[in-house]
Amino acid sequence: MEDLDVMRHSAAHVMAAAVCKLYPNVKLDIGPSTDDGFYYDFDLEHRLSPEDFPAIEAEMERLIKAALPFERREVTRAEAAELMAGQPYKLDRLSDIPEDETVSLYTCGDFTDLCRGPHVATTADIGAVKLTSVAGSYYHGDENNPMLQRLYGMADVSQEALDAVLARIEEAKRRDHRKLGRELELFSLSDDVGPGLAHWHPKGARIRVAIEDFWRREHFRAGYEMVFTPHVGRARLWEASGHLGFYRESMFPCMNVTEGEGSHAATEQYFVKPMNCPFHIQIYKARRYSYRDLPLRWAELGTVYRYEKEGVRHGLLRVRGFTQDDAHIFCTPEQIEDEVRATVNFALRILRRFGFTDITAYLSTRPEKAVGLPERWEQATRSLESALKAESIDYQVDEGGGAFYGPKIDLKIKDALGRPWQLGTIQFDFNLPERFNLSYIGEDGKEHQPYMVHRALLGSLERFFGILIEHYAGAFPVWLAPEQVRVLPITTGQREYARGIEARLRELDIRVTVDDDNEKLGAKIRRAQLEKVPFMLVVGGRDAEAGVVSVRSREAGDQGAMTLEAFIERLKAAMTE
RNA sequence: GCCAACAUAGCUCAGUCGGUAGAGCACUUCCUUGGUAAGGAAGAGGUCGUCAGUUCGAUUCUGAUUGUUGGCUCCA
Repeated sequence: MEDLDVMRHSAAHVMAAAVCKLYPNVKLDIGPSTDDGFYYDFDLEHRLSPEDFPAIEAEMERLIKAALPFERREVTRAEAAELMAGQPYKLDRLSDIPEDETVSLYTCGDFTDLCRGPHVATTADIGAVKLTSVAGSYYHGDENNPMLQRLYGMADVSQEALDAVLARIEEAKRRDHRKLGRELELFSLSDDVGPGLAHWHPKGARIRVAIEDFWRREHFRAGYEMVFTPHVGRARLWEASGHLGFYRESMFPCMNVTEGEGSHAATEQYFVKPMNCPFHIQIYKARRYSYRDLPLRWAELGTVYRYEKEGVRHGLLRVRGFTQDDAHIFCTPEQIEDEVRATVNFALRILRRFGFTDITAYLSTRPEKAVGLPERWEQATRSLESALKAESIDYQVDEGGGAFYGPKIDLKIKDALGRPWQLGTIQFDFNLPERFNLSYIGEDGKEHQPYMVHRALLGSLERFFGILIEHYAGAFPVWLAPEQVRVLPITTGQREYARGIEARLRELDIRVTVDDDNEKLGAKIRRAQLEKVPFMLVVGGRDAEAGVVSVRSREAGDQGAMTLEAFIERLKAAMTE
């Protein structure tokens, strides 16, 4: 355990001591350290709220100033049980400690807690602390257990260090995609439409189109074909795929569609799709394939709907309707190694284009309950692992962590603030080819079952967009910026000149607008800066006269005057960054 | 689904110890023709999330509900 973690854990004890002192009948659970602080779970009658924080913090300060020593004592189970009488969670935790482990207690002042330790020598070694929030949490994280109150705090070696962490949290708040999404008019969610259903506004849609254009072009280059499939399908499709059996609670309820009238009326159930795979499989089944036709790589920006439980939605990062950048690869056993390797390589290339260079992978292998032939599992897992090695990506293996229908790789990136996000996934599926009885004709003239690989690189466009907004803090690179260039005429006299520049740039598919509002230049610049437009072209009388534009960059400020053609060259160069 | 907090103008927020509300920004109009992050003036804009209850009267108190936020669980 790191020193900092020890200190934070000790701070949790101090907080528990303070809470016990301030409130009656506190039942304690546990209080570990976290990434930047600690928490402690309590069961007490009083409902803790942020209003209580100052009193608890004051008591903690008092205990810290008192420089109370942490004293360790090793006891027998019986002694511990006796000391923890009246503390049901502690007693339960005690019984969870393995027989061969020593039971230890830590006492600090008049507060004693069952704890493995270690702790700092005295409370004086605890630096700066601050309580941050209170939230409910189930005992043992199980929703069938009682709900405890979890009190979160932050702790660091000094006030300066704590302030630095607080500043990072402020920075994350500043970048919050929900805030920027509204300010930059990128997207919105509407109560009237429904929770978790995103609307892409014109500026957000410009970015989405840029992402999609790039995505499609790269897919065609990499040998994929595009497909489009319906949004709803009959119950029997979802029964065949197994979704109604295993996934129904994550699906929107069915639509009853009645065809015919009177005694001929028949009602059919339809479901809106939570996944695209059954539809891609229908395309596969529409004809017979030979091994010569494989591999087939079919991609679709497929919009799916999942009935997420309440309380899990979060801006664009967790929604109920989203567009997966989906693809399914059907291939022969001989092709699988090359396909997986190409897919991993492709995924990395796509992610790097968005400025994500810190990429790690998680390989999940066969769980105990699984479908599919063991030798297929072996070959699939081997191909995934060798692809990761070939690309020299850092990866961890989650033994037995795969889905029942196949092994997979999850790709995780770190954003500009160092926060991890899971994006892509490359997932084998041994279940659907079996359920839908997929086959191809091999060299031997007999039917064989193809390998099916499901993959998404960005995950969902909504979630990916949310991550991108935070990654770039809303200041999108030129190739993605919804508005790449804004022309700022200084007076109404340069209106026509500005319109001419706009027309010329638009011909080149550059996203450009003119700000000919009745405002001073300073105000127009301020507005463009706040809207994070990468390039501003200031055109006054002097520029119009000389046939040039005065370029201002979002990051570097005034770049001086140049011809429009020179600026276009510069813009094109900036587009590849 | 569970715990807690919150919901007032497009946005950020005041406010009303119960007598139907206000600021800044944004918006509209007018004046100003200004050279690298806010020129001036006037105007318009709100069933105070929704539905009940208490009350002479509810945006304010109570309850329910919806949504949001922070967690637990789950996940692209």
